Amino acid sequence: MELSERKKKILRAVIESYVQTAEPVGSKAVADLAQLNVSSATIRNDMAELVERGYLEQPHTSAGRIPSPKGYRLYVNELMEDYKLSIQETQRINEALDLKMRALDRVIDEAGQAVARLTQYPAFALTAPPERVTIRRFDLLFVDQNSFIAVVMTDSNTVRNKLFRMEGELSPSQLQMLGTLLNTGFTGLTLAQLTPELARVARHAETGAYALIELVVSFATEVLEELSKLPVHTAGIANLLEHPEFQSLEKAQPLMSFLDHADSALLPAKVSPVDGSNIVIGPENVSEALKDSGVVMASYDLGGGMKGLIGVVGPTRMDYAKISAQLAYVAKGLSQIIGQAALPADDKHTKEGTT
Amino acid sequence: MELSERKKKILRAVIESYVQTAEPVGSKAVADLAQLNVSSATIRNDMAELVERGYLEQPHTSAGRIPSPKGYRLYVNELMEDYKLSIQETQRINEALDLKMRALDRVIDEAGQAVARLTQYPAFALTAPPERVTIRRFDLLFVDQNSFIAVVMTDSNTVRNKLFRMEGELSPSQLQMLGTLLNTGFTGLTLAQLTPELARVARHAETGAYALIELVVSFATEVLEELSKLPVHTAGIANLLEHPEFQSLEKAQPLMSFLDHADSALLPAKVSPVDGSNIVIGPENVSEALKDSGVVMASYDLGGGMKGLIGVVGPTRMDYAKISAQLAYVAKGLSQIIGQAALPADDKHTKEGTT
DNA sequence: TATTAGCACTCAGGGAAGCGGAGTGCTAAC
DNA sequence: GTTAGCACTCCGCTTCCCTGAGTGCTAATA
Repeated sequence: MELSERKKKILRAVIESYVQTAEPVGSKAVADLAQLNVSSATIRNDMAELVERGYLEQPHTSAGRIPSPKGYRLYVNELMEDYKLSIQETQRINEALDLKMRALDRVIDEAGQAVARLTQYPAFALTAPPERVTIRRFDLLFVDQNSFIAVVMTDSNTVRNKLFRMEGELSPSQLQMLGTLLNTGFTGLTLAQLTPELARVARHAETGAYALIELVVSFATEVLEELSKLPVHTAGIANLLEHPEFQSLEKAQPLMSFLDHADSALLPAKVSPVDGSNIVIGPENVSEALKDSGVVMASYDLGGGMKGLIGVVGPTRMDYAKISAQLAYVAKGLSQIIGQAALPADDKHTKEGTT
Repeated sequence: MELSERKKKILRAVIESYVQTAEPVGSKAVADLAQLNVSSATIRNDMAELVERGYLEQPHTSAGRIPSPKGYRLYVNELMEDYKLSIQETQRINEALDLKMRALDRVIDEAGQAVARLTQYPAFALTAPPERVTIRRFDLLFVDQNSFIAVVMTDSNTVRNKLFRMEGELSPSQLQMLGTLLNTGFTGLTLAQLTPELARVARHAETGAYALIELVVSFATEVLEELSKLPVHTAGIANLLEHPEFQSLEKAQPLMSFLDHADSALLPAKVSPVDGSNIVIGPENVSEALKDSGVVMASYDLGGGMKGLIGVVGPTRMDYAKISAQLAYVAKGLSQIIGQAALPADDKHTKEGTT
């Protein structure tokens, strides 16, 4: 059965007050807030029913009510009004996102930091796992007889390079040959295919060249491995301590450790990266450490159909409306920054270069 | 006046007990521990003098004594015995350091994480600020008519690349010309010189080429900026909460925030990166947030005469002997990993490539 | 002079008790 | 269906007391 309009208003008032104050909300307070023109007694009756149906909870007899995860869920799905970002907020976000066009890792890292500052919650950011990335091409740059740089480009447009130093000598023309070999033999292969192919080639190639091929292909393997590992950037972990629910160490500690080690890909595996802003409340989280937390995420575009995820973690008591709005805005900005190629003769970039 | 032998033994006993237990140490306990064959009353007298001379402190009348920063300093300088790493410890470190030859950033990041796990304290790691790095060379790789990759190599052997997409078209030969222009005009310049040079060139070059030059030089600027910014990697911040002195939130919070924002180069500017293992105790720290903390650091070799720093932060009560030993070992390992070039036909690397 | 034993004193920390207040549930009236 | 009134509950805070570890001091001893 649907909740009556009044009960919804009460639920909403409870949630919005609780989100602000972190204190259980009493019937009197709701009466004042919700503008319902009914007495606190009436509201008491309704609140009793909301408890019964699982939308609210009482920490103990005769404290006020606090929202249950189910209550938050209803609020998020139906009751919450879209939060309108203030001009200051959009400005602050824009400033924070006015990142130089750095390596992708850096951009994402800084975006996470910006979000942490903005929301006062710990933030995480990650790039989606590109399962089937392949090497698109190799470039070998001659440095001197004893060293060269290998540049590897994947079909997800990631470019990585590495300086190799050797004991033997190598001429530019030899290097060029090597490049041709690599580009004909080892492009278009996924991580899983790369090593077998290397073994296959080992049988035909001459020993000297093979050692070099192996070096560069190993590097390519590392690049693909790195991409499939999707490091989770976290920022602002200490922000957790600002919030009253984490005043008690026992509550804060597990979550902080969890965030500290979030690299282990736990986070992304468990939350479903659905398009747009995305809210996971308390027990909806699969990960044990997040059972009492809320997670708000937004996905952004990495180009080539790939998605990244940026979000914050906090207590279930969060201003979901505001945070989703902020995240959505950041994600949009990120998509643009990443998608936007460096255009020549673009004034903005000219300026950026000199800062 | 020098401390008597017995007083030193007492000081040492107090420190080593306090480091273990985090509880003030009483005269009786010292009598048991320090094997001095004198009664607790004698020790009480000596301890009273140690307090008077600033080596010990009393939290209040009639609690035991705890070491003061001055006491720790004496301990670190004279009393502490070299900690011998156990075989397990060296093994664990070796495993943790058995990093693939990744980008430098990654290596350092992972080393920091390893140290955090190992010591149970938050760790930081950074590369020393290379003040006078210049661009050594540019390479431009043709991708297609609308995009190319710029590879920039600095004289500190850092190599960075970036993919540029443009709206106008560009032929390989044009790209080659552009590369020559860049290599003749913009190599050997420091960050400070790069922008003026760009302005100078602007007057002579034709507009079309200039836009491209500017793009790539801006990128080079960013690379040098990035290098001069020396990001501080932190890991294991939540480890702080494991230690009793940070059970009270008020103590933990400022330090955690400090570590969270350590990127701001605060840490490295304030602590003097002297060679070898390095201990800074409590008020010796210049940064306010570290006034009650101990910092243990070790520097490692980045090659080319440059140094990096890796260390941990904790309460003043730390097992300095053990931690310096661990850090020194890690730093040594790091130097080797970084210094060691990828040698062809080296069995070890062959194996690594296939894992 | 250095060391020891003995003893009164101090103080942090923890538990018990008491209280005030916010908020409830229930009943009876509207 | 709504409201007013009232007794009741229970958390959180403060206060008080007690205990025990460890001290400082004094007087005796080597």
